[in-house]
Amino acid sequence: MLEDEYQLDYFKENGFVRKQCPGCGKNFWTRDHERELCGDPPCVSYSFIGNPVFKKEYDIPSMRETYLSFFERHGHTRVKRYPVIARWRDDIYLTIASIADFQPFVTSGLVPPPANPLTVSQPCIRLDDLDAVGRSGRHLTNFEMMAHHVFNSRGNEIYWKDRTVELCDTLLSELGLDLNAVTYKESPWAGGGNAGPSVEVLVGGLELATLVFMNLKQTKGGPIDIKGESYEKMDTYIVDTGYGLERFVWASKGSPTIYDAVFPNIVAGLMELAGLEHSIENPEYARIFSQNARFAGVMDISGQANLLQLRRKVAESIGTTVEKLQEIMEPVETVYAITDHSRCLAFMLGDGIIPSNVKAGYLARLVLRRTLRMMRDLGIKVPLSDIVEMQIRNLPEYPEFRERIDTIREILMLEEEKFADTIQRGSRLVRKTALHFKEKKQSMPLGELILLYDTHGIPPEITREVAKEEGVDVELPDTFYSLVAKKHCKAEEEEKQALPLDIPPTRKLYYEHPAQSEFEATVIEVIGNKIILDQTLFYPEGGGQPADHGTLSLDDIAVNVVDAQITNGIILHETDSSFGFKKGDTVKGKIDMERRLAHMRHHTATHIVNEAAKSVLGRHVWQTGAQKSTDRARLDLTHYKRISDSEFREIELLANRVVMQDLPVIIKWMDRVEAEKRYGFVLYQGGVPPGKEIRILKVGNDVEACGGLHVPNTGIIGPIKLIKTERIQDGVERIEFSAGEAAVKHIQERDELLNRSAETLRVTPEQLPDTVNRFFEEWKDLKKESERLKAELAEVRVKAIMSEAVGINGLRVISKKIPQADVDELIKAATEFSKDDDMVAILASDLGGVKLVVSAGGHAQKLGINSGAIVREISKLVGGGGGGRPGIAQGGGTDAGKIDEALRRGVELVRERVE
RNA sequence: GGGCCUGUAGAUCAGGGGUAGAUCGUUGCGUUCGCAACGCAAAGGCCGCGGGUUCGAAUCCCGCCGGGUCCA
Repeated sequence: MLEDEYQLDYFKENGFVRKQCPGCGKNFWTRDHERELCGDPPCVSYSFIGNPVFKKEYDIPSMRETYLSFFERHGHTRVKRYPVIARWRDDIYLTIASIADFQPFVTSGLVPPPANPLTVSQPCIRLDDLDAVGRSGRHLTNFEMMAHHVFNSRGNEIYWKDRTVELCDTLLSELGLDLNAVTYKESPWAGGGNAGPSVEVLVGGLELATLVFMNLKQTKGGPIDIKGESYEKMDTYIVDTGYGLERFVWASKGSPTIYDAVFPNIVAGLMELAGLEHSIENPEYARIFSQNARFAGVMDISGQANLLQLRRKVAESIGTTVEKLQEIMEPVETVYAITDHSRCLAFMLGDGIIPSNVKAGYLARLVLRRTLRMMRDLGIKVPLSDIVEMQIRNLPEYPEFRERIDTIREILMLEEEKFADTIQRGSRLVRKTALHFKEKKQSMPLGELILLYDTHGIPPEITREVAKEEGVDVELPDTFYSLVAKKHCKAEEEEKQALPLDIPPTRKLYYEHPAQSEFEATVIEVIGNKIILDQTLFYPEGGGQPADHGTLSLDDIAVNVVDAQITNGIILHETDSSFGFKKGDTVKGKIDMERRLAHMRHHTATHIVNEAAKSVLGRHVWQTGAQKSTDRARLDLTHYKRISDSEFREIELLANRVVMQDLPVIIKWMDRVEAEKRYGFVLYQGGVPPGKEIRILKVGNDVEACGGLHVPNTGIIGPIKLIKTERIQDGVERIEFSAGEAAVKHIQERDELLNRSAETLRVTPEQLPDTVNRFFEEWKDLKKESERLKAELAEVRVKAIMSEAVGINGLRVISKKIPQADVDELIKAATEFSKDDDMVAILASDLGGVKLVVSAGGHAQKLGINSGAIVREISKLVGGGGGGRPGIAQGGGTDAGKIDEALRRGVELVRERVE
């Protein structure tokens, strides 16, 4: 498998030998002919700790600069870093590698790279090994991948494997490394549908870089087999390198952990906040951590069980107990993790991720809450925003983060509050649940723990803690989080079926002649009632804009076009009739321009509202979706709190100002790379269009890549009326609005609503709020008044009717119809009666059919009188049902003519019971 | 995008087809020189909104609105 790929001339000419590692069986190249092992853990362990490999120490900025300028000197163009949130992609949320910047269009050859060859230091975020961060001594959630990339194509090769390895060697030797210490381990790489040979660059047991030579793509039935998947060669072949900036700094310092190497001052600051000694300056502690990192380097410590194993090994080697070691390690590891996570947050929030319960925002919240939890464990009382701010101040190379610091602080404060609320709410719930199991003398089962976490977000650690306070045991397995994950099976996404036909893309007349409403075209293909033309004015659904409607006609027969869809550049017109157009027919098309215009207005208005929202709410606002129709449009935006009424009005006003300025809407096709350079990723508000050329739309200050149809001037939009905001997810606000005629109609409907309401109350609309308020207050007062009167009336009635009671075996029984009394009145009276021990009251009313209430005093109940049973029985007579308790019960029915019969039957039942 | 939970007095929550409850807070009275504490009493509810089922819905069902939370 790819054997030949590693036979580089460079290796041969420079005295390398190829060896097979007896530890792992893998092949590697080295200058050191004595070397046996591949140099990669677990075959070897770290030897650079306490023994730096370069001739001097570097910090992050100096290492980064050294790297980038080295590659600049060697003919590479330095490229600005991309955001850590992968806005240009819809398959991943976070930028996980430098090559991610150039996927999918550059790597596929569709779009040329911004420079070739290029070098970049790309901040990346990976949350895969979250549990190992802090503990392993080397894992980071957030790191910079320094890289140089080359995009070769057949006939245009810049350089390939030999030069790549040579550059790596040269860089390392310039840093003062003894090249005999380097091994290049062969390690085929595959991921994301691509694959190729690759070498890992190992020094002192540490993988400093990976050099990937991406030249394969996954293809069904392809001739090359890697890890069970078949691949074929690509026309493009790409040098994809990754040099770990933090690892280089670590290797240059040889400190016990990567964290001490990368952000020593932050670690020190947090140690102080946690009230811990800065143990790393203590040689004894330093030795423990060095040992830990060395062992962790050769182990996978992702699970709790493995962690314990690590602890055992370390404890053994330094001659102490696991418990003692745990006591020393844990707080420091937590500090390391907080250090790492807070820098990760600085990048996430700095690049504009809004914490949320969905998508990238969820990942931000995940990291954020983890951090808060750990701060809580250590008793760090300062707000998280202070720590993140400390990180940002420590990153002067990222001035863009400082600009946003106020927003970032606010977001963090709000998030911290939210989490505190969740914890507080959670503790109460846990306490309650715990008490429940305490009563049963049981420990809290796992299912309950999962429920608390899954539905209420209460971390199991906190559940255990709180339950313990109540004296209830909790089973918390190591594999808790994976058990939760197992509960959530993922749904399979449906696959779009491709057109099997070999048809050229439809010519898009709607871009060429946006104002035109009629056209002629030739029928290319007919599939049922779907028609493909050589060219069309019909806009197919896309970018949140619905398809055009209209007609297609041949001679004087016309069919309606009810939908248009585009697949791979081919536009399908769906008609409402299967009228037989044939291949080759020349047809006339006519667009429903009223519908089209409404869409255009809403579409241009969407851009304007988006920009207005950004001005009012802040530059962190990002469009996450939009949908237009003829009478309204909606726009989803990232924002960390609800839009207030005044912000709502402000957005509306700004949007209408842009309309009134009657600005031209400028559309032009631009080279993608150039457009990205000029405008940045704000272009991609509504998604990422494919292709080398993208359509750029400018309205006022708003610039976006957009494939939709727009009005030529903003004035044509007419009024923009914001209708409402809705929080569709945490961190995502939806604004609904109408534009043009639809807006006017909406305003009119509003007025109508007001006028009608005002008319009902005989007041002017201006007086409506006060009047409604008065009515509501009065209604409440009257309700109370009525309650009071009913109670009073009941008392009076009871006194009046009491004399009508019939004596039955020592009981006094009342049966009485009270015309038009409601259930409430009957109940009040019945209750009043049953205050006397020997009373049984059977009351009825003919309100809305029949209402029945029976009550029985204490003595009567003892004699076996059950109001519920009586009601159940007599309700049947009036065509209904009923029930209740022995003391009082109610029922009813529909047949008012049977009331007297029901009352008689009630008395009979009492008699039967007691005689 | 897919789940799950939730909305009852100013606050925290119970109830879960049959007269809306508790605790805290509020107000008044008592005790006190005054306060705290205590005792007694009262006020305070469209039981989120709209439909449906039912003699009867805070309670069951459907939809909407709001809040929470997990997963991708």
